[in-house]
Amino acid sequence: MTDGKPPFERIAAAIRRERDRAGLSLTELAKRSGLAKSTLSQLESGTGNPSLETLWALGVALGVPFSRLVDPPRPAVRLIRAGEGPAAHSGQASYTATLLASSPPGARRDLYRIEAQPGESRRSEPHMPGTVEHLVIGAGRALAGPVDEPVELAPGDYLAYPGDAPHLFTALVPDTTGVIVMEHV
Amino acid sequence: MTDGKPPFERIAAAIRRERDRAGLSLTELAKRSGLAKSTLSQLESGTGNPSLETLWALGVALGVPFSRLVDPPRPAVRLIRAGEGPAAHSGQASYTATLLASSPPGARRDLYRIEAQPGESRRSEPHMPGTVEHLVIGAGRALAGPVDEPVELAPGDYLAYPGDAPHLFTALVPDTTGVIVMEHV
DNA sequence: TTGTTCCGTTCGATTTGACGAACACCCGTT
DNA sequence: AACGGGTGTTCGTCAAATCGAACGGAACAA
Repeated sequence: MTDGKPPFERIAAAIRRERDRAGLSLTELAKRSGLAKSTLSQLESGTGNPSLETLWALGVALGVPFSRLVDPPRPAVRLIRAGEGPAAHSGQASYTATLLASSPPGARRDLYRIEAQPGESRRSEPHMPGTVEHLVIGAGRALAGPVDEPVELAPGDYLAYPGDAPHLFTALVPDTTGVIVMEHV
Repeated sequence: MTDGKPPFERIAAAIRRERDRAGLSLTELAKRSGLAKSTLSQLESGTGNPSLETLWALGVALGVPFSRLVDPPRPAVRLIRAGEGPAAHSGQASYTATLLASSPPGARRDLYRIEAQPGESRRSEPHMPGTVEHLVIGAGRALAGPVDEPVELAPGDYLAYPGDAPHLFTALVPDTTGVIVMEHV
């Protein structure tokens, strides 16, 4: 949905980048991967529509997790001070979620900072199927997790639960904070 | 390196899973994706070596980020109390990193809880290329980031920086805690 | 110079993935 | 029963991805 058409150019660039990062020549990479030099040459020139088998062999030969060949490049250093950043105050309760990081194109994992006060609990309806949330409590105490199986958490506690099922977050003491990693996978 | 040979079976399963998650028939998916029914049938039966173009078209038609088709399945609810879990005490300084979550096979994003005391700083040599670390301070104060561009952080602060370049973490006050998301991408 | 050995590219032959029609099957209706 | 509409499968054809060899160029030694 966020995708247009196959990222041939990006893959081409990625292959070349990874190849000379590993200090390999076309000939050598061809030998290691079991592919033909010509195939690699064409791929690096953006001409070609590699098969899964070909791409996988490349990933193995280059020692990269494969998605590295198709996914977009990386960011740099970014700092968000406490209180800054896009804060999403929940309509319910005293609950603030600040979006710290999101994977831009296909959105794969978002990072939130949570600040909540005791009171009514925040219930979240299911997100994208396959979503998993990871929660780490920084301060205070909270009751969180799936609505039918919530867990009381203290500072330092870690809880992972499906994000594609109803779940809640309730602060039990004032100024309860935490970090949520939401992976849309 | 963590890879063996192309995950045809996994992709086959993923396609079928995503397809009836979306409530689509083979015929309908064929229409939307612009692919032939026969092609899809063969892919779902594990017979086939799809081209990048084909895989991409599938990802678009199914509305999934593409890596979802090649990557492994999902976990459930998991709880790690403070103090539990596989703790990796750093040889240097008073620094404890507890691994909370890791994506098993292709490893893509790891979640750590950090506990550190003031003293010598912990320097990390570069990890896998393309790695990015996200750091959120829970309590205390710390100096962290790339060695040539460290930042002083207070509770609630968030910092992202390349993990494939030398970086450090120094607690400035006792019992400094934080959460690190390490994405190997 | 000549010979050697790499590099990456180009080209023809062959393998093979994608297509589309025909197929067998199941189900609800007439 | 026979139908029409839906499912997913199988098979022959064609375009294209992969291969392997030959190519031109650069670097270096004898």
